[in-house]
Amino acid sequence: MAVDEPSRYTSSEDAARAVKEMLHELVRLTTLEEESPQSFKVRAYEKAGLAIESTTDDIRPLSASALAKLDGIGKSTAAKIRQFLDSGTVDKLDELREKYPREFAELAKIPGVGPKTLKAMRDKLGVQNLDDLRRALDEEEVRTLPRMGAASEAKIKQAIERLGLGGKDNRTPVADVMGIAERLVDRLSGHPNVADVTYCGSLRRMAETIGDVDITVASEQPEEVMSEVRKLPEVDELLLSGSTKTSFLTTTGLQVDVRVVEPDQFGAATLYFTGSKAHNIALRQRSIDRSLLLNEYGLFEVDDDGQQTLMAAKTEDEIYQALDMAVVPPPMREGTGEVQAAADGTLPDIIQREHIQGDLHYHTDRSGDGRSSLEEMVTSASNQGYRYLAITDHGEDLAINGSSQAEMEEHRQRIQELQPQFPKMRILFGCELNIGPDGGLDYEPDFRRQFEYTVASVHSHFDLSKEDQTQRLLNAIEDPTVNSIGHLTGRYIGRRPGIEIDYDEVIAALVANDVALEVNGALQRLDAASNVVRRAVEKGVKLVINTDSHHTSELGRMEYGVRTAQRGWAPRELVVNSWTEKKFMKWVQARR
DNA sequence: GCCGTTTTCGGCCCGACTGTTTTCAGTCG
Repeated sequence: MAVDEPSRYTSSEDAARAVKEMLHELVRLTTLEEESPQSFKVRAYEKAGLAIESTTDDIRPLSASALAKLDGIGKSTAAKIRQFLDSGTVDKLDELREKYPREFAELAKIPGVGPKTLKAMRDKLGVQNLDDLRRALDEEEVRTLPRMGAASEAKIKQAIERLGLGGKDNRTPVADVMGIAERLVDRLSGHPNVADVTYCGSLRRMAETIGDVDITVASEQPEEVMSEVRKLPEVDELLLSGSTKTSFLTTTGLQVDVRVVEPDQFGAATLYFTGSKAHNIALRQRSIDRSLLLNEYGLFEVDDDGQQTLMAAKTEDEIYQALDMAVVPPPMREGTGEVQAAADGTLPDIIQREHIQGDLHYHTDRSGDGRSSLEEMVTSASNQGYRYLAITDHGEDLAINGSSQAEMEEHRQRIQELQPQFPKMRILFGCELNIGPDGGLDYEPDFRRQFEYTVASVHSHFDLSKEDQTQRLLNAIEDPTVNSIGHLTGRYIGRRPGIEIDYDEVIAALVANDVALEVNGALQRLDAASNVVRRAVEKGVKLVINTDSHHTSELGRMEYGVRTAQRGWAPRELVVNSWTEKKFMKWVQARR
């Protein structure tokens, strides 16, 4: 690409996302080519994808040799990435696409059908697409392949039926999964044979979308637990069930995998099933370097005769310690440098739920969409042990849900009257200001200044240009009555994309104006997203983790917000609502 | 395809379940 030619990607995120998609396609097609997902080439491309994900540099201007310096990317993949950035194509990928057309490669999404089976189907039965496969199944040809029989045919048929709901790649927004996962854990934890139970997998890592629910159970009677699991009301279709593992589909098509281990192995099992795959591989590699064996049953010393001696298994913490490294919180286990950092002792002092001293985005029925009274909301916050709380009902610009100046003044009166009943918790008269299309805010500046704390957020005009969206946020951030920016993009995960903004500009403005970036714990939002949090943290942006509660039942969202912040490597010192009341108030008032 | 405190070759994480086999290959996580 000539130096003066504009990049085909409008931002570094665009470029990184496109490269990741390109590498993912390379993974899928190379799996077919090599006939194995364990192929070293496949794993190399997977690793390269993680390397792109973990770098915060703009990869667009990097030369092939600079790209090859990234950990996990070598000369060959670097050249492919460079060619892709320059021309939008990769020779190798074009060759593979020729060999494995989309409609054939799609067949690999069918659960139970792997690359070897696919190759046999194509070579021996001439299967090129889904229609061919249906025909081969109807004519009972698939059973003529090696290691295939009538049962395999039935399984594949059933899997194809389900494809409409979801193949292997289908992922569900975390908001649609957390409830059922927590309910399953509740049901099982009440069982007398269950010593302990937790959900693991991407849900525990607080990913935005979830492939399936992994539940790990500690029990001395695995058979009885499996029997219990098969009887759960959530089970719609049983996929497989052995002595220690059962998989089923719920009525919504969500897959749930339940594994039972000995109580003494619970830590090793939860570590293993929480993943991520990349994190596990890095931990195992570290084990091997120390002549140890790590699996879902524990960390073992292996002597020359192959005799295994248990070193740690009961808790995740003791396994990390035995590996001579810091404990990595689940949301950080993504294989993006955390294992190295934990080993080097450079893992930051990550924010934890128990550090949180207050909630600073909190509605009452003063807001049109609020459903609990001021008294109920304040009482429930006090029960959390909070030391301070900001009541932030909507400003007047939000036509249906907002409050006029007169209504706000009355609201302030009620808050002041309530305060003496809560001597241990400071209640701040606040507001959720609406950021208009041009960055304008509710009320006159003089009245806005009377709020003790504000969160300013976007609620409408989601389709403006990236430049306009960035500018409206900059205008709001620069306003001296704004303390924080709420749900940065306004997205609903899996349903509505957020506004497009220039993150570098917004992050720079947050730093310059000492305005905090909210991590909103509502599961449909989780906004700012963890990758944005990580970029903001690198620049020293202050954070505030909130529940955006509209009802007393929503206070538990704080946990999800904290986990999202952890996923963004947020250190405690940057989270303003982990500070003492004195320090926090000093920061708030410095803005006024 | 990547990598290096056994460094330019020779390794590369580990195990459950299924269906087909008579001891294991394929798939999945």
